[in-house]
Amino acid sequence: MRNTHQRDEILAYLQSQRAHRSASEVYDAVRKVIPNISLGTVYRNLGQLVELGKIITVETQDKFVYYDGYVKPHTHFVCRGCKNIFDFETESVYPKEITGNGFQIENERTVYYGLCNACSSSEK
Amino acid sequence: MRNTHQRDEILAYLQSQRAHRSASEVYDAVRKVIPNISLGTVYRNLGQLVELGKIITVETQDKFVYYDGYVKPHTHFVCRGCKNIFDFETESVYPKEITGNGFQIENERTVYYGLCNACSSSEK
DNA sequence: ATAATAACAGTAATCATTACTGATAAGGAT
DNA sequence: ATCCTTATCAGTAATGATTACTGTTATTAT
Repeated sequence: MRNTHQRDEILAYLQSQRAHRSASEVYDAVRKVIPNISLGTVYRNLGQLVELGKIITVETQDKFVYYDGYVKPHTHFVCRGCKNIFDFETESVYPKEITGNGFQIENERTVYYGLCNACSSSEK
Repeated sequence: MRNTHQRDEILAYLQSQRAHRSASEVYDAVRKVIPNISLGTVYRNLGQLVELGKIITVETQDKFVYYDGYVKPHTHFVCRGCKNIFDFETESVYPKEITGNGFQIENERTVYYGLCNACSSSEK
């Protein structure tokens, strides 16, 4: 795999912040640095970066896939008020109902849905 | 909300088995009972059934949304070998890192990825 | 420096999902 | 039981995120 400016910028952008961005948002951000980058290039490189384990995907109940430059295992909380995605470091133990059955867990995705701190108070 | 034959059949199909079906699979199955049902009707009713809490959605890393007639809280395991989705009854405790912060969890989705029992042994 | 080709920009295609429209049927009112 | 009202329907078109294609460009091994 060759090193390219495009992939570097995409990764740098996702790592520059604790952000969960859609492909389209990545595209808009990276275009400020590489104005003629193509959306297809963004998708291709996001896929490669996922393969490399440099970024992870976050699937939620809306129609976008989000990309996250923070790869340490963590869970997500999606607020139905402000729609923000929050990170939480929670300790995860693979359930023995699963692992005890010969199932090999390689990966876990947990998303909580609800109201965040701020939206929770303002809804009262 | 009116009772319709279409919605009844869609719900009955999803409840008739411990299945996780895409909208298209539901469409194919229900067409055997209501041959001229429309795919739009399937989508509309799946959405309504989710609203009613009669079914739940399962979001995975592939491009489909799956619908599940089994609504008791449970987690899913997606096998990268056979692609099947397995149900597991695992006890879930909302992390206090989240709830202790004023965040209100209303819902949880956990999906494990890996190799199921059978695929795990056959890959050796 | 040059050659081989991975990766690119630009564009077209795919396809799951959603929206639209005139027809139909559920169910309350008469 | 029949008549309205209108939610829901079947059928079809549109949407939009993602993927595929194509000729060009730039990385990197030689």
